[in-house]
Amino acid sequence: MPEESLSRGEQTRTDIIQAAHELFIRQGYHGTSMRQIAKKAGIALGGLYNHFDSKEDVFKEVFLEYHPYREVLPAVLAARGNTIEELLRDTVSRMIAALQDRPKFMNLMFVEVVEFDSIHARELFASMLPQIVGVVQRTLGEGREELRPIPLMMLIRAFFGLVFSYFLTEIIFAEASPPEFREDAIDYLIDIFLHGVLKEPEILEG
Amino acid sequence: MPEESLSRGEQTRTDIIQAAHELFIRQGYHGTSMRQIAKKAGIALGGLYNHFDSKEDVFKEVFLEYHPYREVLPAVLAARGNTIEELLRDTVSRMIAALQDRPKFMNLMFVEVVEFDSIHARELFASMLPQIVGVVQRTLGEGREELRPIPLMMLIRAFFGLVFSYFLTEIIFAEASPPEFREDAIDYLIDIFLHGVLKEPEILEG
DNA sequence: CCTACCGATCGGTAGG
DNA sequence: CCTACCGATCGGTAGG
Repeated sequence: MPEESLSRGEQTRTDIIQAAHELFIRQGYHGTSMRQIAKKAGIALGGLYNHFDSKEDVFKEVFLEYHPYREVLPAVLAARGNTIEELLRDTVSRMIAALQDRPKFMNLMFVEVVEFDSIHARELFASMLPQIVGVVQRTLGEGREELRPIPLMMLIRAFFGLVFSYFLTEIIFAEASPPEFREDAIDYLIDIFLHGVLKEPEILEG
Repeated sequence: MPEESLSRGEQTRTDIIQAAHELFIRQGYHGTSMRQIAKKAGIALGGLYNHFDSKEDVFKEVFLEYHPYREVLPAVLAARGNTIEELLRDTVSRMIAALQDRPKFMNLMFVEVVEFDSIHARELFASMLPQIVGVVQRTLGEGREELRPIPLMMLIRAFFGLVFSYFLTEIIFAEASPPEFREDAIDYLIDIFLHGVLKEPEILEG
């Protein structure tokens, strides 16, 4: 949404959430002070409390505003392919590309898991699950027969795991590995995943 | 090592690290105070500084003492199997079982990634990589031919990803999913992984 | 290893 | 939305 369409109050609120997000993913929740957030948002400390009740309230809003669903859903909906394999490959590529622009997106979840014991993450996921299942079912369509007999929930979980593990191992392997081991990393991980869920991944055998 | 073999100073140091670990994985680094650590370790605040130079120094020692390698290495070395498939299955089972006792082991890594920008994690991993590669090569042995042609680093990365993603999705899926979707979760994830890396996973096809 | 203390900073609020 | 302030707590240290 364009900034011009926001009232002054809405614009300030947006600025606060954006500032808080940048600080939370780099310093954690307790490592970020309300004064830092206020300064980055361009207002005085007291002004924060015209928009939010407490620091925790700020975090909740940041968490809802910046969780990766925003990038993930459009990527899944835009994906195309004549076979399940092509479709899954295109979906993962789009998701990775969309999330690549925001490389620290997992940090927000990490902060939530540690400092809030995952309560927001679990609640959010539970509320989104029906929609996720629906999208996955529609996306797979009849092509489901090309897949090995794996429960839908396990497919979803393995798919999440694929994306998670790519970004997580990217963080750790980044410096230690020679470049040639990293460039095609996502292609290899996708290959392994597809080979793992497809009945006959012909293209991969070549 | 038995507690009796520790001098009083060594015992206190161990108590401090253990206390700090429990607090860091639940509250993060900045969310934990030196006073909390001292209280939990049973000494006064000032006493901490006879053993550690600073709070960051405490964290570094905790990180080195409690990273998952301690559980992972014995699990890999103890694994047995007549085929690569049996071997991989046994390895993963042992690793998961060993780490299950310490369900928040990933939190320490999350804290490090967010609040220290992964510097310790990357350094640790880089220093362990040669040993990891050696263990993996010895473990796979000649059975390497049973695997699809995937670079060794990618096998390691996918294997890490399997374990990471299991624990990470367990956190989020836990509440939202009916029990029947979770009980065999690790078996399904291992199946997908094995099917993804093996040339002919005969047992799985049945 | 403890007591007592340092300056700095914390989340939050009153009042305008 | 800001200024000025609250009590509480922070990491760390001096001195014993």
